Amino acid sequence: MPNHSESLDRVFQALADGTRRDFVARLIRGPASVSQLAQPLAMSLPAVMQHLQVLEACGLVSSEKVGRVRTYQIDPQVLRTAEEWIARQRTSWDQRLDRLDDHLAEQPPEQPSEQGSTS
Amino acid sequence: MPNHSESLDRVFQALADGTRRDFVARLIRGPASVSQLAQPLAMSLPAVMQHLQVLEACGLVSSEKVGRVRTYQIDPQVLRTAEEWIARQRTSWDQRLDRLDDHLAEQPPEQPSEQGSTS
DNA sequence: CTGATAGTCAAGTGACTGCTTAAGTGTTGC
DNA sequence: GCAACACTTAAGCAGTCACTTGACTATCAG
Repeated sequence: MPNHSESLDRVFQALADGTRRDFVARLIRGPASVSQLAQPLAMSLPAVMQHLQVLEACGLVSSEKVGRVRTYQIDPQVLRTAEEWIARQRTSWDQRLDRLDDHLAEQPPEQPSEQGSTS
Repeated sequence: MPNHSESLDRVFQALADGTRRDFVARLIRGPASVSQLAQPLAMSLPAVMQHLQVLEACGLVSSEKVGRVRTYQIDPQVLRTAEEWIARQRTSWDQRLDRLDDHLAEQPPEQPSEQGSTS
């Protein structure tokens, strides 16, 4: 029922940014520190941190600080939640197409209704 | 290849709103007019239109105007694009886990870490 | 034509984003 | 201790977002 999920809001919002998607793609290959993630980017460190905080806030990644180094890693569960929402829509779509097929198979072929004017 | 895709930006951004996800879920079941989509919502008509424009701008839906009624319908292609991005990440994740398993199977059990002394 | 219906355009507003710079805080190496 | 390092906090700023109200344009029904 709750399509209006704040959690989904946050995940999709987090994924709606190329930099953050790059972080996800990078962290999928393995954990990395803040500065490792920042290194290839032409962006200030605070900016990087803010992106990482967005990713952590929605549960896409988690982090742990050891000494002065904070290491981030992926948490694929939330990613699956997002994927499942989309998959569910796609499934409904396919089912609807099937029903339409059935319907057309047992109905005589019919014009979609021409309303009103022949002008 | 291009993770930094503006198109993905727009799709995830579009899905990052519960109202718009509701529209997608509604339109998956079949086409609907602007006012049909607006009817259950406590929101002004212009607000609804703006949401629909976001959905149309990223290709998630298309619309056609007949007489004074504009009818929206889903276009599932872009939805699949978003799903595939996530699926690709999940696949990489699974592959990485497999590699880790293999590695552990042929290595003696060993503490991780202790990297980085050689730079 | 007249009025109701269905949608649209425009402008404004308050909140939120994505970034910046500047000035911290805690760790580690010597 | 002291400096370099890795990160953190705070403030500020331009741009975008999700709405609103009010006025406007087409249809369509009678």
